[in-house]
Amino acid sequence: MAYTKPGKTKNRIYQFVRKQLLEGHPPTVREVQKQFGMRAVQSAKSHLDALVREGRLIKESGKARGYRLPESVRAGTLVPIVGRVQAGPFNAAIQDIEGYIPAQSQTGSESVFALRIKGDSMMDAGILDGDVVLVRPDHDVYQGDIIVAMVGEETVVKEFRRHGNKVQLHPHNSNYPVLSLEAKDLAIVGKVVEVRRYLEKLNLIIDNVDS
Amino acid sequence: MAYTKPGKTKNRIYQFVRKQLLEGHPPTVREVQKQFGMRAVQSAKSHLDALVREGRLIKESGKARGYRLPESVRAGTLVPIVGRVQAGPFNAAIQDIEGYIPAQSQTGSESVFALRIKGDSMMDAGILDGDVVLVRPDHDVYQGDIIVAMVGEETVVKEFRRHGNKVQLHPHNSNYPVLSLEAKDLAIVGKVVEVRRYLEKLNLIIDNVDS
DNA sequence: TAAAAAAACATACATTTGTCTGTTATCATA
DNA sequence: TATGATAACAGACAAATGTATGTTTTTTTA
Repeated sequence: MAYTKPGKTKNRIYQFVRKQLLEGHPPTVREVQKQFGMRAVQSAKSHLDALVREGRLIKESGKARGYRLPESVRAGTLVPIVGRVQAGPFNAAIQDIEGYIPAQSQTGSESVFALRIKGDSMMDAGILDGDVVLVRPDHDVYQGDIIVAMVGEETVVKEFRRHGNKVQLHPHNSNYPVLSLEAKDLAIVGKVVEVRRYLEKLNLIIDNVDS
Repeated sequence: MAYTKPGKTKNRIYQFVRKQLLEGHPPTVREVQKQFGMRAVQSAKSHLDALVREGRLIKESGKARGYRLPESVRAGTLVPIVGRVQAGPFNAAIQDIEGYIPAQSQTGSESVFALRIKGDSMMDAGILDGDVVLVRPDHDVYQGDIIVAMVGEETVVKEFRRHGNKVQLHPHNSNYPVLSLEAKDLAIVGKVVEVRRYLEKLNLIIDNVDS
């Protein structure tokens, strides 16, 4: 391979490795070598070593195809879509998993899940019947957040407001009433961080556990 | 490892391999072996071979960590968010990439992209200012589809209808007029297949091309 | 221009990993 | 209980892969 300016080939290698990793295909040193038409393994190796030193890549030493991306640039994880939420003593239990969808991996909370919306009570906020909302479980929510909560046996998605020592759950649809509750009468599941609407049939990723 | 009922260990192995692959960590035969406390490599190998025969896994023969998931159960790919679409002679050119978001890998069309919505002309369809829509490039669209089209220099997102030899672009907001155009006066970019709204700051995946 | 740094090359070796052949144990079913 | 299918084990070898050492060429910079 022809000589290039310092950093040039290294960056091109980074782009290549990153793309491969995001597609789930960790490359070998020799695959990188061939990709760039190098005649020595070490040519690729030393660039990769440099990328690891700079923190742009991570290496699982010794293992084949051991290059990884640092947390910050990872692609998404898969989160389950549930139809129903069971509020437990600590955190919401996941039940009735409909399938999995890809979502950004949130730093910290690994337990983001998705909930399919039933009804049109949040219509004016652009959340329609059949939409899917991504929920970050969290008991601390703020004025104006759209949250998921359990009221009795029912799962509700509403805007959260606190007035004195009452909690108000505001629908975004003038046909529905505002719920005003004592804090003890509801269990906050978490905050809605994303809304999705699938306009074409979704090919869900299913866990076929038939063991 | 203790003997198990036919199929049991095989399914558990499938679950394990699948999980590893979705996380971007293709396992080796020996990693599977250790995971299940087997004393022979072949124990793991033959289960993996069986899974490949059944089409539940794919093997890139000879290569290390060569197990893959079939297309149908893959996790998402990353698609670019663009602010603007440039209609070209063949397909839309991608420009001004804001970042990347994970999306289901669509069979066939690899070129799904995302577009950030400006304005509230589709408000009544639950598509708000700032929302992101995923677009599958396609010139063939049907009555009622929500589409992306170029009208002159402007990118519009509207409901598509055909009346005689006129194309009508319907906004979903009574404050906006219906556009009625000759087919030659617009270029159809594709169909909106998904709508997303991020209620928390999104950690975009950026391509840092500094070459 | 000279020295230092980076890039590329050549070769070799150790480890990891895939794959093969054959045997023994357990399970399913007639 | 007999029989075929599946599961698990044992040992070995070849290929893929990671890693090391040293040299040559080009680029950068003082």
